[in-house]
Amino acid sequence: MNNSKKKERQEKILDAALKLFTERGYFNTTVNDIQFASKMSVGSLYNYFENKESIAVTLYSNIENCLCEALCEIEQNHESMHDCCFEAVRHIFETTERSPSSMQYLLYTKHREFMPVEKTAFASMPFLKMKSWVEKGQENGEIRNIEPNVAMNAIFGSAIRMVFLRIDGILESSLPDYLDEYWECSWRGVRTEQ
Amino acid sequence: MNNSKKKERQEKILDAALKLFTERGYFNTTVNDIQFASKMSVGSLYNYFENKESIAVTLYSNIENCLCEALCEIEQNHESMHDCCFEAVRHIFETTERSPSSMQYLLYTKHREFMPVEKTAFASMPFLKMKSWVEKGQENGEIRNIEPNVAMNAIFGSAIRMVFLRIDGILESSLPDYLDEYWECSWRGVRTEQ
DNA sequence: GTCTATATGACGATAGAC
DNA sequence: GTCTATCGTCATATAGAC
Repeated sequence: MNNSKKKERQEKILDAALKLFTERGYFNTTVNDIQFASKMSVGSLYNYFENKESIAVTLYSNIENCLCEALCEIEQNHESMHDCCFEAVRHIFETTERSPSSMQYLLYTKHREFMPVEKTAFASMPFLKMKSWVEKGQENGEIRNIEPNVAMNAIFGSAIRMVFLRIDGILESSLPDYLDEYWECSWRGVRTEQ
Repeated sequence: MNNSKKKERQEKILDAALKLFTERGYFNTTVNDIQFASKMSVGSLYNYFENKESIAVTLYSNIENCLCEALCEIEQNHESMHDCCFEAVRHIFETTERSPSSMQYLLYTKHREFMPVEKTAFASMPFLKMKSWVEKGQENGEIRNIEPNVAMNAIFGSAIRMVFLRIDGILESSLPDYLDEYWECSWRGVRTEQ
């Protein structure tokens, strides 16, 4: 089988799994569910992935990489740490609307319960990049000199909570509609006095 | 068997279950684990609870009630909405140190995956009370006139993220140590201009 | 590579003696 | 009320034909 056909079938499995994992949770999704949703037999499925867990791992790593790339691009195109952080939140909000399952799976899932993750989400690459921005922002005087984790949390932690609110249907408008008000709140909290 | 003895054994089961559910997750905890940890036989366990799920439900409702009572007491003893919100965050931070499993189970768990919850955590009593404080604070001019969910999120959403950071071992000091800095950040974001 | 049929094992829950 | 032994079910994963 040619390589693109193979990739295509893998994608089909991953898409089905993502949908099911976010809708019902990992443990409430059986391999049979995934097989059925991706219109494939169990045997085939196990030809593409070693086991159920490895589907979950691949999925996570794909989504995390996407976010990483987006953050790197933001970093290259923006000078101030304020702008980097703002654009990152914008990206998260927009991605949540475009692909809710991805963001839900990345942010809202307790991966440790079914994946062998050596590090928590807080030690992942995207998290560390964001943290480096905050610390750089403190060094260059954009952000007040408080405990970095607290600043970090004020900027991105509550952004993630906004994603939860949206996923759970509490926020009726699309997330980008709240972006400016959200940012105003967060930034007031951490910026240096003017 | 007298009533207090019965209560005592029930508590023993609930304690064991809480510990296991938070350490490994609901689905990675078997009824046998609970039975073993509470030094009781399976048969006995099923005499106290209908099934595994009902243990989880009882647990949740107990913890939620504790928080509700604490919030009510805070409401009675504080005039301004600023003070109510601040004391609520303090309470959450302190409780996280005193009883991490409770807070983890209440805030960090995806109950919908294993419980028949009609409402999300965001429609629960504690959440609604906090929201009412924020709205009242907006009416009386303590809090800026922004979308209530955004204000709500700036005050309590990021407090909950702080709890996550602590539970995941990112914050090395005890949560109350961060309280003042945390609050300064959050309140700056939502307070009316002075 | 893909399929169907099945082995294997674990879990939740119950039966029935004491 | 408490226990041990066991049942029924279902999920993951594999075997083996095509």
